[in-house]
Amino acid sequence: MSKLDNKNAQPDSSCLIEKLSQFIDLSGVDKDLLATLEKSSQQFDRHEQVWGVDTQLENMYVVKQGWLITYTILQDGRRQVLELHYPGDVIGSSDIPFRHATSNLMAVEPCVLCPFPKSAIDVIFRESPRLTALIFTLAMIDKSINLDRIRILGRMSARERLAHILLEIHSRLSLTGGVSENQYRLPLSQFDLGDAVGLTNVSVSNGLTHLEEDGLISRSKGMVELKNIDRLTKLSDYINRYHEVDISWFPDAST
Amino acid sequence: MSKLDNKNAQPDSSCLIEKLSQFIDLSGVDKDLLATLEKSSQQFDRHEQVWGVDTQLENMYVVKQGWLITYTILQDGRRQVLELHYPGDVIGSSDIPFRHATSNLMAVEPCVLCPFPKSAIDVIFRESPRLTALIFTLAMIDKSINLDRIRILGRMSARERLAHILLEIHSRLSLTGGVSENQYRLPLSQFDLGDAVGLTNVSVSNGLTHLEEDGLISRSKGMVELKNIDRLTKLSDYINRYHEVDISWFPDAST
DNA sequence: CGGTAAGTTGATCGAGTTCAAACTTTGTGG
DNA sequence: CCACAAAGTTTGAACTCGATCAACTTACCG
Repeated sequence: MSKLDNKNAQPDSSCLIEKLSQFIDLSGVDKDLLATLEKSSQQFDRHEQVWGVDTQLENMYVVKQGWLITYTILQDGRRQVLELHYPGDVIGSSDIPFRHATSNLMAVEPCVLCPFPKSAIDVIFRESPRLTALIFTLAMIDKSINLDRIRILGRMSARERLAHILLEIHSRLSLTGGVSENQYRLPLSQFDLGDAVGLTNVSVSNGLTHLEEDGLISRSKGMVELKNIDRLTKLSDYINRYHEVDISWFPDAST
Repeated sequence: MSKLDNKNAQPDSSCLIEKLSQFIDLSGVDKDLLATLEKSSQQFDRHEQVWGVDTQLENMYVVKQGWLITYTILQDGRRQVLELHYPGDVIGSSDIPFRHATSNLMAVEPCVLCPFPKSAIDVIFRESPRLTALIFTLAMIDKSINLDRIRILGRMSARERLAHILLEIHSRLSLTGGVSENQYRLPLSQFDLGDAVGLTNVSVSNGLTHLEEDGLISRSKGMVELKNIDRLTKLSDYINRYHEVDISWFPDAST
């Protein structure tokens, strides 16, 4: 699908190791295992598709740089954005059980991704219980965010949905240092944002303006600042899933 | 939370083994492993809560009998149903990474559940790559259904949502023999159904009546019949995720 | 500087909600 | 086995939030 194999870069000191080490200590064995799995990184242009529905997936990706979205298109051409992906994410584990991709993956800005073969998951399951637990946990955190999305789509007003997704992005970016002073760069258009929370771009514009007038947020030059996290949190009934993660049960590192 | 420990039943020939064997061949070792994990079954009354948000989860459950739902309540008391659970389901894997449950689990009719300790997952990860792959796959299938739900909530009309969820239930029940002649028992009220697809009970009533008038479904005595699956599928752009599952990559059974 | 993509603002419209009442089904105890 | 209560479903009328359509403004990039 992607014709960018020529854009390969340096055989960089494993993306996967770097990212997964953020969460747990990796043993030498685990690091060696990961190192053998990773290919060299690839670049993708803004709006370039990484894979599409019905692509036979060969690779999963670690995001080294840039934001991406997974989305689906309805018969009438309307779009629903399903998930947002940020630097540090592992993309593709939810499609592992399926013959084909279940959604489209697109870069919303220039990105650098580190591919590793889908078949790696089998190796990890066999060789490292600890990495298995980590991969599983990351997938389940994503799943809990999916469920939160269902909750806001099913029952919340436009303003509440917007407040919620701004907080969700804030929480995720905080993990990898993408936030300072409650301010972060938001490379999504209002179309993107609307497609993520089931609104039109017009409602997004109105809603954000409204939130800004109420002093809950402020915007300038592609940056967003959450000026009153407490009120935003109450307004949208937001829960930071990352704060509740428990990895104490992980199998010990195999030295 | 549940005070039903007195309702324990026979130390039945493992629920877990029975259910997981539906999907793959289990080795003797794997069966022994599962057998040690399982506790005796428990009964739950209609509308009884199995766990609530902020319950410290000790157990996961295999559903032996009856339907359940996971749901959340908003500040204003409105409810969003997140997932439906049927006989044969494994419930609770998505809450493994969290200190507390992320949603409420309730029986919509009298149920029989087979609990096994949450800590079992750690044992499985360490002892059996093949069972690990299975648990992971089941969770990812659920996740893909979550994403489909996001898609219909974000962008679809009332009729389309109803058609979609009726097909989703049909697909799932077909796996475990709950469907004959495209007809199945639907123990959910119109409130439940509405809370699952982001509609009021009134819209559900109108929508179902409309689908029936158009000859797409028919209803009687708690049963639903899908009279025209092709048109329902086209109407709601439905994809049967179970048909796309690929388990060829699973690690070999450890004999 | 000109052209295109993105964001804002206002007017109108409609699908689904809300509220309310009637009707049907189910289950239970006399 | 019937009577009655409780739960669930249907139907109608009025309303509302966000969609749609369209004009306009701003930002960005070659």
